Amino acid sequence: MDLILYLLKQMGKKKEIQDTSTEEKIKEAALKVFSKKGYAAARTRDIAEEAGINLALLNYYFRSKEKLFELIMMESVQHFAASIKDILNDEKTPLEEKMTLLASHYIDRLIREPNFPLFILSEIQARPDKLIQRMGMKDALKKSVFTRQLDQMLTKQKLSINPLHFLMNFIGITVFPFIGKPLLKGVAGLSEKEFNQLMEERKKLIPLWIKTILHTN
Amino acid sequence: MDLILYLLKQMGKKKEIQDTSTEEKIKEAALKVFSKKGYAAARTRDIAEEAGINLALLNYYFRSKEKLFELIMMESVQHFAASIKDILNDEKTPLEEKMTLLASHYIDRLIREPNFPLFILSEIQARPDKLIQRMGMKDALKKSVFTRQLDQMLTKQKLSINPLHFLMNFIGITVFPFIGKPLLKGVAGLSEKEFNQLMEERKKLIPLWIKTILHTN
DNA sequence: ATTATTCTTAATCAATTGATTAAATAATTT
DNA sequence: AAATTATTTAATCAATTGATTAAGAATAAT
Repeated sequence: MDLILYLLKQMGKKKEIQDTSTEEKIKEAALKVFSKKGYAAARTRDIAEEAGINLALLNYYFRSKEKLFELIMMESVQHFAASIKDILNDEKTPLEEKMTLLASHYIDRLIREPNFPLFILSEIQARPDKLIQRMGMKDALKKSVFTRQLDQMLTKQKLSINPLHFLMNFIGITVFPFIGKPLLKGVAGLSEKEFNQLMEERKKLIPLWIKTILHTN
Repeated sequence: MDLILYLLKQMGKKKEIQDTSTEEKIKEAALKVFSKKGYAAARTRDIAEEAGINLALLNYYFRSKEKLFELIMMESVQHFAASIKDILNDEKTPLEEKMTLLASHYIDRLIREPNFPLFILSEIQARPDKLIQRMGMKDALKKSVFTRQLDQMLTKQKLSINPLHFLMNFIGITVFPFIGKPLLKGVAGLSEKEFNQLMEERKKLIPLWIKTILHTN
């Protein structure tokens, strides 16, 4: 143990055990509170309490609520974007398999963080410009292998439909249940378990549905 | 004109010309600001300014921000629910035609009020209990003709899939593009006109897609 | 015309909340 | 060990914001 501590010390890392621990705690708490309440309703005091630290400490680490928010947001979005870019741009896997992968990947993530989409979309609505460029998704999508594959499939079938329709369908079908989760649970009287069960089913069903839709003219 | 004024006076209604005009102005402004910024970020001063009146007047009419919000919310939700219950519960129109009607009706409304869904869903997330019972949608949906028709169709096809899946698909496909509108416009570089054009196309496409999905096993 | 009622405003209050400060404690370096 | 640096806290500040008040203007009732 001494050895380890010594090595860490040599690397100038020992501090970071504490550092990242506190800093990370705050960031996690912030993500939690922000995505539950939205930027405006989230109080820095809530975040501090959730992280088990003092309010001043939050400002000590992140200067301001706004800065903390931007950091959280940037990291979340980039992490999210990065994880799907890999799938989107894989040359080898064919379109339909990509959809299976994407659906499965999305849903797994959404089961873990169900209020992420509503959070993101609300904040995009509140500050459109700031967030959209930052994720640099525009070209990433347009020039993606996925988009090319989709285009090819549509022209091969002589379907003169804007490919955006299918993107909207796919994302809508996948993400919407999570956005509407509280409503859905309320209206249909679902338990958390039943809801998740349904989402698990959708992992397999969504690619099926999208596939058939893709062949409908 | 004198006669009319006299009659209104007799009915004690003359005042209401002014009343509703101001009251309605405030309510419209409130809906606008609330659905754009969300409850927490919306300032009563914003609403007052949007309505072209003094801040105190807002409290004179509606007691508080919270009260005003609840009123707006209740009216919006009930108005919305009522408009689709009619379609849902029509015995005569068959399932597939209902979907065409619903898609068309939804989309028309959403083009006019594109941030309504995100607004509602965000607030449901913020205060789940309060809003859900209030809309009394639970039984309305479960006992609707629509649900019965959907059940029948699924059993006839020996599909042992939870009908909720199709409800999620339908609403997701229809509503999601509006929830993701700012993102979509940003990422795909769409103008307002192009976006609306796409949505118009979806009026016809959605029932087609849902129909095929409904027959996929 | 006078009175009463309803509507509207400017000014102000009080609570909330993001942020800072100064002081204390812990950790690191020399 | 002493000195320097980093971390943490309690107390406080200042701006925002929902709400009230008191006074005035407009409208309706008598």
